Amino acid sequence: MINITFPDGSVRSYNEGITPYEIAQSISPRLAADVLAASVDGQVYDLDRPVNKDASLKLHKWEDQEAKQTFWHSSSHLMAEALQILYPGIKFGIGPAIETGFYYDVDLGDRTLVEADLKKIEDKMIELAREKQPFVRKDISKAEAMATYTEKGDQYKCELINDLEDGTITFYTTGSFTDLCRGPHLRDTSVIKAVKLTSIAGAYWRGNEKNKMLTRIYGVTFPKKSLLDEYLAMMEEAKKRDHRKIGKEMELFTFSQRVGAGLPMWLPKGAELRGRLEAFLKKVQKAYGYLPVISPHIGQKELYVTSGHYAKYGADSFQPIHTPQEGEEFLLKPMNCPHHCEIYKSKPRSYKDLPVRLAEFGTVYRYEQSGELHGLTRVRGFTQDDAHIFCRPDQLKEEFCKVIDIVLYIFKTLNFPEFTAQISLRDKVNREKYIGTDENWEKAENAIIEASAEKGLNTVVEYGEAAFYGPKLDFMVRDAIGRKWQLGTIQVDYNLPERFELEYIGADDKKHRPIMIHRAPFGSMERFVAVLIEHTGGKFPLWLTPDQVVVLPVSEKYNDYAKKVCELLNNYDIRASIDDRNETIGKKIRENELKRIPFLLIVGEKEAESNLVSVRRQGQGDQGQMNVEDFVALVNDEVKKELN
RNA sequence: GCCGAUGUAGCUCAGUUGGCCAGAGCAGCUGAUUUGUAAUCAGCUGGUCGGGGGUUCGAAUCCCUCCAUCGGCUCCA
Repeated sequence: MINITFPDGSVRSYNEGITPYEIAQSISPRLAADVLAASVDGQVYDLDRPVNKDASLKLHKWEDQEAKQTFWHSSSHLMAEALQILYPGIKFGIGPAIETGFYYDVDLGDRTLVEADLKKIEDKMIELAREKQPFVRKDISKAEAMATYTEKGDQYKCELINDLEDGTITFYTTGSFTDLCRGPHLRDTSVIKAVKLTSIAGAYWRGNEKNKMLTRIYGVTFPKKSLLDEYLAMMEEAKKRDHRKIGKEMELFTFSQRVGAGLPMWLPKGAELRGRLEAFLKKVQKAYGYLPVISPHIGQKELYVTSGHYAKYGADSFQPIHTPQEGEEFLLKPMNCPHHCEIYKSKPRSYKDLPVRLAEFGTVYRYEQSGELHGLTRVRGFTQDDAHIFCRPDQLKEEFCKVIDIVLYIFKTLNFPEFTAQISLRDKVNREKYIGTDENWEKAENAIIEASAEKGLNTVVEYGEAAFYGPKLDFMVRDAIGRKWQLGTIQVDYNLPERFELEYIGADDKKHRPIMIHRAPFGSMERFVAVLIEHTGGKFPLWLTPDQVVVLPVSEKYNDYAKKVCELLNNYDIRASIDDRNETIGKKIRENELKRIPFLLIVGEKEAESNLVSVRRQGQGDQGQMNVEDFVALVNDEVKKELN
């Protein structure tokens, strides 16, 4: 007998070799019907895989991420089986579950797959799922596994097997399809009730652009048709919040083919909004002792040779600008740090002067591959809310913590409750791509880890994600459809101070080297605004939104009064305009609601007579009448509360 | 850059297998209407069908090429 411990702490005894499914049945048939996977001592198991020793057990239903992952992984096998039937001779790469759904990378040989083919594959999957094919696990020797795929001529699987250790290899078979796979899987295919193949894309084998590009088919499946419908509806809703769409509707920014891809232009309303964000941050930074600087948009090539950026990125950047004068070469600045280093060097610095915090909204230009450009989130010209802090080693942690405070304050004020703090460290093995000494790297990495812990940040550590010159702490936020974007970033740098030979005179009257912190709480104005748009759906906080109030005269007879109200509001620095078009009040209300304007003031005979306005709040309907002064106070209070 | 898709008026979209002067709604303009909390009515203007090249008696429609956009991949100082 073995003892199985359940999540609530209770223990039951079973015969050795019992399966999680049988255990579920012993509890209730209903549970057995709903359960999709199980965790045995923390490891996710097939429901039919025997348990041979005392263990803790958690049964996973659809609600658990473990169940979804198992479900989607099994779905990718089901799709592979369908593909193998529809396209004989097809070769398989890898087919994992992803955050939402799954994909499979396949080599179709000379065939190409188009979106229209997806329906056919979906139908086949449903047909196969209904056959209730069991997923059968089998341990297999490395030699045998290799032989199987060599015979099939599947070089991708051979490559994968080559990297695996003998004795740990398993195959899973569903119907006519057998796959090299660690598992776990569903008991059988019958629970897969709804299938949607979402897209076809190219993907390099093993993620290396030198390798062959395989065809990746993305899909998602559900145990109920209604869940698929909900998912599709949710995706539709998310698309409505796309910042590219809202940015166009609200006239915040635009692109022009003639100007060039990835080069956004801020329209008046967008420029004003961005200006308010900048003013907001400038005020915060002033309180934290930052000093504003301004540097040019180009710099001599030599500047970037010194910084090391030229060696690292020169070939993949916008190429040097050549002047009529022989031999002069300038680069569009891809970052502000080298300029700021030179500003630091412009005079001798004492230990008493540190930390020096130089801040600039610096516009930089980076050559991004054309296929990578994406709205305002990935562009070729953008403005960083950049600053560089030069400090003594003993000040590093405190400075780092203060920067975290700024980032958290901004996120709080702008209502970004869901972000992840990611600590990006060096790759554990390939270290030749990083510049600087091991010792400095370790110091910097530890400083970040300690400061994050001290600030109580909930962090994830990613190896290999560090910049080439130093580790970083990034604040990641998701867009409307769940893609992750890096916004704020804080980076410790021991390297540039070395390269630029930055110094300060210490209390000991000797020269010392400062440490540099790069930081940008927004990341870039472009990306920040993009993500802000998607989070708010364009309904920005009142202090930030382009138009706060619109005055709607009921008919042209009241235009004069509306104008008076509007001017009064403008005098109080409230952004108000009039919609005095010759349209019905109903139409004007509808259109201004759709323009996401927070307050609509309706004025007609009643209001004009007694100096009142009828207030209508965006999305909340008529709020009744009040006098204009009270309305001003209402707006100002709300703005104050938002910025507290 | 790579794989796949898309590109018709300012915006959202129709345009059957190549064939009458390329259509609609919204926006814009003109006029009527003077409106009380999510769409008043009528008329008009507006398009080298992304650019270039080709096939054809004839191209928005077929082919080539370039550009841009979308979804991924790789990349992201």
